[in-house]
Amino acid sequence: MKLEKVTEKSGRRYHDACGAAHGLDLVGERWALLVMRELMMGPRRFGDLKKDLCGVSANVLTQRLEGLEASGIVQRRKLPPPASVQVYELTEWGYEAHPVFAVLGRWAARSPHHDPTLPISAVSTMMSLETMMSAEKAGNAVARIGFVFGDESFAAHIADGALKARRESVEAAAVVFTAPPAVVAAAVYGDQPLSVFEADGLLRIDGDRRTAEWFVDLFALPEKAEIAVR
Amino acid sequence: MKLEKVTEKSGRRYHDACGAAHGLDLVGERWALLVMRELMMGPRRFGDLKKDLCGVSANVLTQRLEGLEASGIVQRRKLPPPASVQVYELTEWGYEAHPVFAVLGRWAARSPHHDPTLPISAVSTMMSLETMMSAEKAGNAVARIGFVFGDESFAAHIADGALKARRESVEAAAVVFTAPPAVVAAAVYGDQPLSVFEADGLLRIDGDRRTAEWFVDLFALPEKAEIAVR
DNA sequence: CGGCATCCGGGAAGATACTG
DNA sequence: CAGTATCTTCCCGGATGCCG
Repeated sequence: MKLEKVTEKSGRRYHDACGAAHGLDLVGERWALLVMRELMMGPRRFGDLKKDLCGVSANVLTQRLEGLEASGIVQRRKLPPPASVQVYELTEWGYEAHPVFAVLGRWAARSPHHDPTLPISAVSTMMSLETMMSAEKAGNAVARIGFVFGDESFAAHIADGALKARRESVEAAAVVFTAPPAVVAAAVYGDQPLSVFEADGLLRIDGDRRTAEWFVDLFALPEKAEIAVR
Repeated sequence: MKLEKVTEKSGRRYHDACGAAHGLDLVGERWALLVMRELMMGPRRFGDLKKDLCGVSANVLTQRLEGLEASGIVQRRKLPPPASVQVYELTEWGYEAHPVFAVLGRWAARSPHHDPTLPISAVSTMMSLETMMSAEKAGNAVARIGFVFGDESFAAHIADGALKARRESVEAAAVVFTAPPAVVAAAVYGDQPLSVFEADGLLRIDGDRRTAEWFVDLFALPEKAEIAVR
């Protein structure tokens, strides 16, 4: 009496051959893209996703993970003992959605209503660095920058005018930023000097300070779109 | 008692500084992106949008246009007399969302569940040509191809390995395809020769036939993503 | 007819409590 | 920790009707 609609995929679809419309059929439901975003830096557990996606309820998260799995975007995996925990991760094709976040994020950053002071997850922060770094300013520099957000760490690899972020140890990084994600975002996109954040005890910098100063200058938020006046 | 929420933008937002999340706040509601898609080739009237967006209801279309206008993505314009009709068009920033469709569409076209035989609008067809043309095959060719879909016509300009489509007259085109959008899509992405569609009376080709044959060979659908087997 | 408001039914999203 | 069950709220879709 309770599982009468197991077979039908979902009633509410666009019947449209357009690729973008099909994309919306796949990931257009609420929270779906943000779930994928949190998986873009590697596998995560249910509880991690629920914690990082501020505001999602458990039942909706369950539904989205089921839907994304049915679409071939997400797969469930059981880590081998002794961990033996279940994790969710993107399929190879799921990872290929990476440019969607870059393009959508870059466009939306020009919105007059975008508020960069809202909370931001660790993965979002790293992805925004990938998206917003100025290739021009980076030139042909090669560098590895580390980030410690509480108990998880990331590294940003700069090479060929591009930044690639990974969830990995900060060893071998020229400089390491230890701070909440929002502080890293503020340091990178704001115009206050790093010393302000350090003085407030929000940020710690280990390693080469010159590299740190150079790094944060690689980023700037785009100009806001003009508001149409009529 | 009935207009208590005029001021508040919308209750259901992600409170997230991530650019992609804000993008979803802007255009994540149902039909919003597809409305933008239909506007990407220039201004359109309410009725045109309703007709091209198969399945949208008038009240939802009204809501989306209002929301997109409030966000600075769409603007309303009154054509000068004697036309004196109201049209909706994208703002400059709205047009900048074009890459979102390209990236999302290209990704979704690899979906195992994508069905190219569904109905497709004229604008979608032209945008898919922009998205899917092989720059490699096009080389440094320069060409102008015309399309007539009922009472509206488009031209595809090929240059520098890119295709740009516009709503314009088919004059000065080397070859003109006259057919429903779905037939153009089938001719371009399918593997049947053009003569099959002509024999069925679905397609008419005017102008240089060699160019027509060359043109349809510039396109191919991407390989489907592998379905994870467990 | 084009544009928009209103009413209603179904279903998706959100919040909370509960279970193994 | 990883979900499930339940209840409420509200969005979406369809129909109808008003008005210029």
